[in-house]
Amino acid sequence: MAKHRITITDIAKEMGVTPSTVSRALAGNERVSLKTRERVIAVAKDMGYQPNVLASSLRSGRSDTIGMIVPRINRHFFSNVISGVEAILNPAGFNLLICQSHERVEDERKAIHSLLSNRVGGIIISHSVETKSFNHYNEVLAEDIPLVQFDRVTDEIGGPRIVNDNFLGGMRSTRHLIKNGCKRIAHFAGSLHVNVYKERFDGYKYALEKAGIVFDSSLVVDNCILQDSGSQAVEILLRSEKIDGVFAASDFSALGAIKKLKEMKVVIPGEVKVTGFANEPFSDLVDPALSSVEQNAFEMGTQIARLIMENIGKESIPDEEIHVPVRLIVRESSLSGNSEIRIKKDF
Amino acid sequence: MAKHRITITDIAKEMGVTPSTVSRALAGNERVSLKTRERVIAVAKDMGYQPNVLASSLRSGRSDTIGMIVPRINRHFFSNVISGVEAILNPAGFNLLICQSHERVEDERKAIHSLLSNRVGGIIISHSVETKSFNHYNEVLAEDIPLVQFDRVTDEIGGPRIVNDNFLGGMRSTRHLIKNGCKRIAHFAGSLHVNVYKERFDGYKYALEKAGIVFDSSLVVDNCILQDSGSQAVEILLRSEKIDGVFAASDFSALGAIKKLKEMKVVIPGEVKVTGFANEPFSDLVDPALSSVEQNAFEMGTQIARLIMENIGKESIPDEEIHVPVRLIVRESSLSGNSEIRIKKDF
DNA sequence: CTGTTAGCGCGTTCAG
DNA sequence: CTGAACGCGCTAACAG
Repeated sequence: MAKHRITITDIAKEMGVTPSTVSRALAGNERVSLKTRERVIAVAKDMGYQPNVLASSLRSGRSDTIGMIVPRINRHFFSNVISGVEAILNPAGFNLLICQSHERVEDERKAIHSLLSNRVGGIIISHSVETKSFNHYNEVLAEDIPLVQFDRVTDEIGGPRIVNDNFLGGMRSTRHLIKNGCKRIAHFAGSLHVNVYKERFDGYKYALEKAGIVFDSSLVVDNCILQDSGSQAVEILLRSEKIDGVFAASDFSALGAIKKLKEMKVVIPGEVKVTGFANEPFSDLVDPALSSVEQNAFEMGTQIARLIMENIGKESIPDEEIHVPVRLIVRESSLSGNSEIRIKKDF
Repeated sequence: MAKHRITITDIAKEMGVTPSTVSRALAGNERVSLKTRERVIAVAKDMGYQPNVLASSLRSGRSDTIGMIVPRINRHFFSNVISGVEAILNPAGFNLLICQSHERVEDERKAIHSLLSNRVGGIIISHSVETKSFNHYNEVLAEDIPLVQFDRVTDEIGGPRIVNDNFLGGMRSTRHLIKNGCKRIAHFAGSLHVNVYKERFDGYKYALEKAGIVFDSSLVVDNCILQDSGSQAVEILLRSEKIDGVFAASDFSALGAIKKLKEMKVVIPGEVKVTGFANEPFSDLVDPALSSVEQNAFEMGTQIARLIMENIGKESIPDEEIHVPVRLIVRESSLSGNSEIRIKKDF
C-alpha cells in the first residue's frame, strides 16, 4: 500500500545526506566520493527508487523523449522505420512518443501540438498525403527543437531530410522492364505533389528517355496506389491501349493489376510484366511473385535516430538531404526467359 | 529566436492578473468570471502558449500518458491493436508511449522501469514469449497504476485481461477441417506456456474429442509458428505419418506448410487441407488462399483503451477476463468441393 | 567532496 | 471572483 513514491529526499534522509548529493551521485558525478556514490546507488535500489523524469526534465530543460509522427503505424514501411529508430534511441536512454496522422493534416497539426506540450527533445516526421502547406511547423523551428523529416519530406522546411533514392528506384525498375523487352510501359503513380511519388515518376520518364522511348502521358495513371485502383487502371488501360509492362509506385496497385490480369487471362510475365515498389511482405508470396524495390526501412530508422541525437542541443541544424539506397528485387512477375534471377527470402 | 517558452506567468503579466487566475481560467474553472476566462484563452492563443504537461503532471500527480508494451510493433496484429488503442485514447486527450520487448523478458523489464519513470497513468501489456515469471510487475501493482494485459496474459497478475477466444478459434478451425472430411489433422503449435497457443491447442483437442477422433500426440509439432518451421514440420511429418489436414497456430507456419506441400506436389486442398491463425494480410493473397482466424485486433484495441481509462484513479481494479470474438474465414486452402464459401477481401 | 539556496511551470490550498 | 503562498521532485548555481 505504499502509494508514496520514493524520492531522492527520502533516500537522502535515510542516509543522512542532502538531496543534492543523492542527485549528483545518481548522475554519476565525479565530484562525489566513490564510496558515497556506491552507497547511494545501493540504498536507492534497496528502497525501490524510480527516478521521476518529469521533474528532471522540468528542472533541467532537457528531455529524453523524442516525438515521431507517421501517417499510419500499421504499414510495413513505417513500422520498420520505427523499429530502426528505437533500436538506436532506446539503448541511448531515449524514449519514443509515436503519433499517427492517419494521412490527415489536421491530425498532424494536433500531433505537433501534443508533442510540443510534452516538451519532447526532438521531432521525427513523415508528412501525411494531405499536407501541402507547412506553417504549423513554425513553432517547432522557433523553439529550436531538432526536426528530422523522412520519406515524405518538403524543402519548405529546413533541417535534415532522410529519403530513399526514389528516382533511382523508378529508373531502375523501368530500365529493367525495358531490358526485358517492354516497349509500352504504363506507370501507376501516387499523388504527384508528394516527393516520393514525383521522384519515382521522374525516374520512370528518365529511363524511357534514355532508351529512346517517347513518353506517353496516356500511359500514366494518377493516384493509383491501392489494390482496387490498380485493378481498375489495368482494365481500363487494356481497352484502349496496348501495353506490355507496368511500373507501379506501390506494391498494392501492382498486386491489383496482377489479379485483374490473371482474371483477364493475360499471361504474366509473358504478355505483360509488372513491378511494384516497397517490397511488401506479400510481394514474395503472390503468384507470380512480384518484383519490387526494397527501401531498407530499418536502416533508414537507425540513420534517423543517429541524426536526431546528434542535433539535440545544437543551435543550428544542417540543411542536408540524406539518401538511403534502394535495391530492385527481381522476381517472376517481370522476367523474360533469358534474364537475371535474384530471389530474396523474407520472414 | 524566441527560445523562451510562454508560460502562464507570462500571460498573467501581460494581462495584469496572477498566474493562479490564468491557471484556473485555462482549466475552465467556473469560479473565474466568464469574461476573464475568455480573455485569458484569447491572450494565450495569441501569445502562442503551449501548456507544459510535465509541470502539470508533476504538480497534479496525474498523467495523461499511457504506456504500452508489445513484443514487436511491426506485426500486423500488434500494430492494429495499437491503432485501436489510439483511436480511443487520443481524442480523449491521452498520449501513448509505446515500447517493444522484442520478445525478450529483459527488454520487458526495462520497458516497465522506463514507463514508471515517465510516471505514466496506466500500462498496457502483452508479454514476451520469454516471460514466465512476473515479479517485475510488483512495482506497478504496488503503485496502484492500472495494468491491463492483452493477448499474451497471465492470471498470476491481477486486473483485467483482454484476449481473443483462442479456444473457440482452435475448436472451430479443427471442426471445420473435420466437417470437410479430414481424419488425421496435424497441429502446428506455439510455445505451450503461452496462453494463446495453449488455448488454441486445447480447442483443437476438444474438437477432435467431440468428433470421436482419438488425439495423437505424434501429430502435434511444438514451437512451430514461423514459415521455415512450418515447411520443415510438414516435410518430416509426411515421411512417417499420413495426414490430411493441418491446423496451424500461426499463418506463417501454415504458409510454410503450403509452400512445401506445393513443392512436394501434394494437392491443396484435395489431399491436405490447411488452416492458419491471425488472418495476416498475405493469407488472402497466397495460392491457394489460406483459411484463417480473424482476431479483430483494432476492436480489441478500442476495448483496451476504454478499460484503462475507466480504471485510472480507481482504488481497486476488477479482476476480469474479457473475450474479443474471433471469426473463422474460410478460403480455398481448406475447402472440399461441396462446402461453404466465404471470402473476405482485405486492403 | 558536500551543503545551501533557488527555482523549472504549474495547481491548489487558504484568505479575502 | 481573485491573489498570495507553497510545493510536486529534481538540478544547478554558489559556497565552503
